[in-house]
Amino acid sequence: MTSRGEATRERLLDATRRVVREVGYSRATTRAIAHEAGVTEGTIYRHFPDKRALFFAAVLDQNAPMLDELADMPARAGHGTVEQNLVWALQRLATLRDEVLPLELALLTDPQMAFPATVPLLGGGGDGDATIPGPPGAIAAYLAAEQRIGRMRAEIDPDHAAVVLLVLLLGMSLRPHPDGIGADALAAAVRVVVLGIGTDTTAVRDTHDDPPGRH
Amino acid sequence: MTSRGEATRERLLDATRRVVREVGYSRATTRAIAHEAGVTEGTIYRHFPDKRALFFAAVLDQNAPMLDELADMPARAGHGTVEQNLVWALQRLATLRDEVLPLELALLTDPQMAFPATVPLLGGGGDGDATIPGPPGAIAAYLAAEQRIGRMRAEIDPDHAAVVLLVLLLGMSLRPHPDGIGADALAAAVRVVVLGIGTDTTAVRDTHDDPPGRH
Amino acid sequence: MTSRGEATRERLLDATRRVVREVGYSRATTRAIAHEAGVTEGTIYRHFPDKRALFFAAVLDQNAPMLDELADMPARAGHGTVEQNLVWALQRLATLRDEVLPLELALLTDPQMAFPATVPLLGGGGDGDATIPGPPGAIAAYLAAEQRIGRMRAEIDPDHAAVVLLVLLLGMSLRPHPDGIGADALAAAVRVVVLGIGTDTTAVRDTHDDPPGRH
Amino acid sequence: MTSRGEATRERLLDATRRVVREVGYSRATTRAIAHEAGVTEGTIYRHFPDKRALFFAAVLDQNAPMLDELADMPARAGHGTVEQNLVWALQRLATLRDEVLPLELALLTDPQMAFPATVPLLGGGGDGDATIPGPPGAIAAYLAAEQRIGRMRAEIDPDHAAVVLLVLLLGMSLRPHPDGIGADALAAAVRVVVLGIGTDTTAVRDTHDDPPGRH
DNA sequence: GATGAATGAGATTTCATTCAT
DNA sequence: AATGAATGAAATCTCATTCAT
Repeated sequence: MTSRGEATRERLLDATRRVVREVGYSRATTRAIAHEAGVTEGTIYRHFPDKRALFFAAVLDQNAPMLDELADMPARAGHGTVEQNLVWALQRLATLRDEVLPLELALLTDPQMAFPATVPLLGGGGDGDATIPGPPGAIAAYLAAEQRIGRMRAEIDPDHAAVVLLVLLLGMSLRPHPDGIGADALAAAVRVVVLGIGTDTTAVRDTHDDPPGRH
Repeated sequence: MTSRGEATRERLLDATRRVVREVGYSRATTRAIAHEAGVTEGTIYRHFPDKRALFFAAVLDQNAPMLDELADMPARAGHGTVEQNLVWALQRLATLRDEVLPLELALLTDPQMAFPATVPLLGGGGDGDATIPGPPGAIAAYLAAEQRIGRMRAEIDPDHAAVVLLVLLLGMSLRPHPDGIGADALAAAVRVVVLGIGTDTTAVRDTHDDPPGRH
Repeated sequence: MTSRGEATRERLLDATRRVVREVGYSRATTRAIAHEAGVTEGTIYRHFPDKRALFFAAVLDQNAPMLDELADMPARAGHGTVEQNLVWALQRLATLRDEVLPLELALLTDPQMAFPATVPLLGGGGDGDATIPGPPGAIAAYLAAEQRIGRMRAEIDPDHAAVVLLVLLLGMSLRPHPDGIGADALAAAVRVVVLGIGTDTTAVRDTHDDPPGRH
Repeated sequence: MTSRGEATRERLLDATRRVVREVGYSRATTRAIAHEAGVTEGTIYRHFPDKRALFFAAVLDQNAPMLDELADMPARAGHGTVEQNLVWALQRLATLRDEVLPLELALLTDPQMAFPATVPLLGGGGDGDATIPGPPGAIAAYLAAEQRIGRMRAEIDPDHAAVVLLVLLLGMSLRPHPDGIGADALAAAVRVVVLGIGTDTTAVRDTHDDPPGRH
């Protein structure tokens, strides 16, 4: 692949995300995407076998950096409050997500497109402790770490809690919102969950900054 | 409208939901719907001005009974456990929702279709106590009632908690699932939230069935 | 035919002319016409075998009174000026014509509809003197009479002149005009022709009303 | 635009005129036109945004040479007889017109298509002397020139006379005629008008060929 | 005599994809 | 590697007409 070809490929992926965000999935035609990318329709088929592949690539390409960032989550266990950490992670996800959500939803909803593994928000999964790919895994690993040091109720399944949080994020993305998800709304929603999984009813203390005086 | 016309209209609405569920929104063509309903395409346009109207009607029509049922939620305050009541409500919603979710999502996602008010799952809203239309209102009113009798933390906003629950449901519906949302998964998710909003960390007692031992 | 049926038939013819005038020929659907007439589409087919027949009837029905009126034209020969008489006749035609012109044009233009005899403005024709049906005949007969009493050049063919006048009217109807043909424009056009067919270059004298002595 | 594309475009315009002439405006479907042009329907939309644009282009494209030719009319003033010149001009128009008349009429008649400025036969207009675009302008300019050299009555408005002539042509085109407008009929009609606008009752002499013997 | 429902053929337009250059 | 033209299948919607009631 020459650098010119590489650049064209990137322009196509960018254009795809931009067009889907602006006019919606069903009106994101190859013509519109090619026009936005400044190439002709035929060019698309030199870089991708079909439209489906272009859309998948546009999602995966965008999600990659997000996944890398979240992989460090478990290391945060014990630092700051659980709430702070989770709000940070979910807001991070929310930002990146805004780029590709309509596309993901379309892929998720369309039985013919259906290829859920493409959508890492819900993909992956976790064995609790192991750091595995995908947001559910990263967050589950983080929660398991918190649980081990006593900042999360023992009877709650970390995998499960991770799914609840991510699904909450996904659901909130769907509420009609003018410019992305409101940070406050997300924070408040997270707080409810944190209260549910935390070890006491007031707040979840910071293990490191505060001297331990628990249980 | 003759009874024959009425019957055709219903068959069209049924067919619309069925087709969208089976082949997805973007492949739910007028041709497929007409075929499924056993009529010709032209007939659709005797009953609905356009495809959009057909889709809206298919959602609204299906949601009506659900909304009626949920309107009684507040009366349940104080009976059973909060968790039981919420699980019941959300499972109720989940069942009916399965019929129309893909359609609702499409309507929500498609900028051309966009008419979010049509989707009652997220519509409505609540003033806490007043019984207002839409699931958010019904659940918020129920939670406000529970809060008043001390079965929900005072510092949590009932409206907010209602949205969290519904958005959770919506998000879970999006996870790839073969036959509707697993009841267990939903119950577990609700439990996390209930722990978060409840007054103690173990469980939320039943006011009526159990002898009162509270303050 | 009962009087109720007769009334319906008339309402349909009226509605047809109204609809064609308002929305144009190609959008004058059976549905629109039935709606305008206050009946349902099926009713049309009780009164007319098909749409074509309805349109023809709508034209013929409207043209009948016009033809009757013009039949008296020859009697006007020698009264008033030729110009006055012709302007009067053409303005009369123009008025009635406005009702059906778009319909006539459509019938005239459409090779499938084509049934030019239906359009009396150009139909008929004349043998000069004989009073025959249709505007061309009436006007030709009138001109022949004027010619005989010396108010029209001998070398001009009355039939021909009649066609010129009517075709002029038809052509003027086609110029974009907000509210019917302007009376002045029509009068001026007629004057040019009258000068061409008259016996002198200044004006055409009135044989009866004015005492002869001018020129 | 490649030469292949250019050729296709021309074939489409040709096909449009041919189809409209043969089957009439309302049956001139995109399918029929594409078939006649030997391409598929989709190809039409690569060259024209919609059917309307195709029709307009088909008219304008054909009218261009005619307009150029008529622009020279004023130079003919004083040469040959007025009658000869006008008959020549109108027959010229009639010939070219036969190609597009049904289309023009449809455009003129159809309120949806309506864009009268597209139809140059009636478009333009004139300030008498100035050579301005459109047949009315060209003919008016010619008549004004003749008027100046005394071959047309002073009291007649050249603009008006031009409109009369063109409208006459338009009207004659509408008479049912197997193969274009009969040359004789047109000539005879023109003669009536020429007599009306000319300076004497016998004929209009040639200024150049004949030695001037006029007063 | 009239209604309302349904039909089925067809119209315009869109769009992913292929191909010659 | 990219272009621009063309394709052909399909989608939404329209409409004259028929039919049972």
